[in-house]
Amino acid sequence: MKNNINEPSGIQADDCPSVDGLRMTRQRSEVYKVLMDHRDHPTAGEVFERAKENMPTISLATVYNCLEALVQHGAVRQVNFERESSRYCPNLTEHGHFHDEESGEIIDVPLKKGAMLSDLLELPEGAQIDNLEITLRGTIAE
Amino acid sequence: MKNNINEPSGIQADDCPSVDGLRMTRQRSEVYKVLMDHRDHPTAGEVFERAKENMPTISLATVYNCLEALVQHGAVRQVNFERESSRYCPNLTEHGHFHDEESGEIIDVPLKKGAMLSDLLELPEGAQIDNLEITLRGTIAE
DNA sequence: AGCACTTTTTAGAATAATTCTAATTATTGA
DNA sequence: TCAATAATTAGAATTATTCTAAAAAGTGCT
Ligand SMILES: [Mn+2]
Ligand SMILES: [Mn+2]
Ligand SMILES: [Zn+2]
Ligand SMILES: [Zn+2]
Repeated sequence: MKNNINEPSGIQADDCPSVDGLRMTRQRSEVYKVLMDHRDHPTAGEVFERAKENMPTISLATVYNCLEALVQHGAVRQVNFERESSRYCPNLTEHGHFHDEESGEIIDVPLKKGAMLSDLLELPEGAQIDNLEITLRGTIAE
Repeated sequence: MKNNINEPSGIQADDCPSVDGLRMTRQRSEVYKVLMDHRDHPTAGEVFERAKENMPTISLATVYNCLEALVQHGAVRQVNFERESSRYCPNLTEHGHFHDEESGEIIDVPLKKGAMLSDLLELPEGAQIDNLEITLRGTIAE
């Protein structure tokens, strides 16, 4: 029997990352797979559309629930551009996001290895940073 | 007569910054003054509440309209934290925002003079940055 | 000032992303 | 197998924001 405590019946291991303390249901796996497969930054609605291809019965509420669970367990990141719908990102390395206004594409912008945030910013005395979000908008010279 | 072409009757000069090409109405002045006076980062609803103290007839729609006009003309900045209501900031210097999770306060975080964004980020080849948003969440050691 | 024209304000309706509710289904662990 | 817990679901509710259309205000003539 290949199923273990983290793998409910019928789920393959590669659909089923063992996220610390998060029960990996079929729906959560499917949502996670959608993000891993495309590696772009879809909205909840887009995740829903893609998930329905493999799992026609999944609901939008469940997609929201799964995304929230994955975000809370650090398996996925939530990305916001201004007031637009939230987008979701499977890239867990420290990075910001560049929104190309011409193509509409969202490009991951890695933080340079070893760079200090305090070289760029006059941080408040004693500040302890729990979360950093860097968002860029612009164009790319052709 | 002290009124000039940019100062409709009854408005004092200091309520009435001459924002390039933006007609400075009583409502826009009031909204702008609310932001300049408190220098925190209120939501549209909070601006509405404060504006009503001086101008009881102003409407929420107008507050939204004024804020949009001021943002579009660069007199004020719009700041977003995750999915919360937009906040508005009268500080036009380049800065990010630190949200102190304990006090709830939002603190301006100046960009260090002369610091290069490309020292921190692996920017896409040929990227031209039109807009940069830096958002931090955390606590301040007591 | 009087008049046409444009812009702004306003109250209230509409929108849309997200969250909530409550019922059903699935999973766990004894 | 069975009770307890957790997840999923459809649809309703929420809420920040935008839209609509009518009234008011401002502008630039003459
Ligand atoms: Mn876009
Ligand atoms: Mn807070
Ligand atoms: Zn990303
Ligand atoms: Zn600010």
